[in-house]
Amino acid sequence: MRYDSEHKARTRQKVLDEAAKAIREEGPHRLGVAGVMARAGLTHGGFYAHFPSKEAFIADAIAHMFEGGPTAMLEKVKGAPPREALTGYIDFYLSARHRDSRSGGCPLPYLAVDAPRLSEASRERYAKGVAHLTGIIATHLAALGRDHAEDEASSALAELVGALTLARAEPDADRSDAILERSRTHLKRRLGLEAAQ
Amino acid sequence: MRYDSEHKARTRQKVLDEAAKAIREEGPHRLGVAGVMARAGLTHGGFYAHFPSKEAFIADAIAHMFEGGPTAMLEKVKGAPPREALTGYIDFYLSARHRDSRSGGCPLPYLAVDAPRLSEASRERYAKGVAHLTGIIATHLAALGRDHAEDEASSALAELVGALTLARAEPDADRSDAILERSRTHLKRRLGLEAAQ
DNA sequence: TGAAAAGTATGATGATCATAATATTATATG
DNA sequence: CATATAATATTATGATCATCATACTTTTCA
Repeated sequence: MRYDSEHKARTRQKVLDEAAKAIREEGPHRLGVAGVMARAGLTHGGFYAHFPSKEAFIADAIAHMFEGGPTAMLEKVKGAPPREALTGYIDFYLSARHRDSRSGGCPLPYLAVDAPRLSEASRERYAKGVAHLTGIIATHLAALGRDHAEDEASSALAELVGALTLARAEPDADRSDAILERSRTHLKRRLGLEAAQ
Repeated sequence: MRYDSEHKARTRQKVLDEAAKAIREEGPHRLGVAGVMARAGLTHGGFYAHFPSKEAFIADAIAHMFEGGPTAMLEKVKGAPPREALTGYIDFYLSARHRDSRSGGCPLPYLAVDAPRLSEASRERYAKGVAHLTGIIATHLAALGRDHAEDEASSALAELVGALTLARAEPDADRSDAILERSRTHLKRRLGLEAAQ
């Protein structure tokens, strides 16, 4: 081999990193091959040496978005006291920082609306992400002794995704903060994470 | 005037109707001028006699999406018993029918993720739609004697939008149904619309 | 009935984009 | 140091799209 043997693999990772960011910023369809390659410091010519088609590329980039990210963060504290783990996760998920980090953060809200229009592989990857996160939340809820932990986790995830998405859509900063704050409060209350009001 | 005086206005409405449907199906950016005109039974040539630019057109089409729709439905029953009105609304919003009607239904979930990338006018229209729907839900909750009705309404809307969006993203029909069912149950319970389990 | 004007269609232009063929650069090995 | 070759760049092609100029229809009124 010329170049060192990992050169191409590293380039591929860099391209996928940039694609993941670009998808968060522009959505999976507005993404252009040349644009992503330029962001990775390359020209568009070499693209097809890495990916067979744009569609396959988008599927790879979406899979890439699910590696790492906030779900991993919640998973890491699997052994921690469930009340603290869940409270911390809700506070992070519905924070101004998460809302404003338009190039990082949980992939679920970014891809939610476009998911039905993605390739089969990407839809499956998305569904797996939903199921995985629901399961982790349910595990923590069950550890807290909640009944119907799986049901409650599904409902809670819906509110997390919905509130973050609505907060991102709201142009007025105060009202956007209010959307986050209200769901933070209500989620913690209804999951029994803090004393009732 | 040649043609009758409402001819152009009717054509405009028809084009906007089709655009609203197309936005629900394809998203506000994948929409093509020629495609929408063809759906309305026209060719692309006359487009600029109706709209100054594609961007202005999209803003008009989005405003059009907010006229009528499920919010109007909830508004209509403003005088009805609040428990029945809210229960009916939740059951409709999180129904398989609403999930599957990819060319009708509440505009909030369709536009949610793209909202930050829309024109200022469209973002404002979107925010107005969120505030309006939150207000109506809050009014019903207040009529039920709930404290913090506005906060609770915001939290509930987040779950409505999130659950519908996640249900649409889920390729497996059973799991999609489950997402809807779980949020229907939990929403009604936490809003005090039915006896606790 | 005929001409003027409103509404719509045809066709053109330039931009952007995915894809692909070919050329060039960089570097590990002999 | 020379060369083979992996990795990337240049350039080309055809498709799609927004925009616009111009031509054609349709309908109302003189």
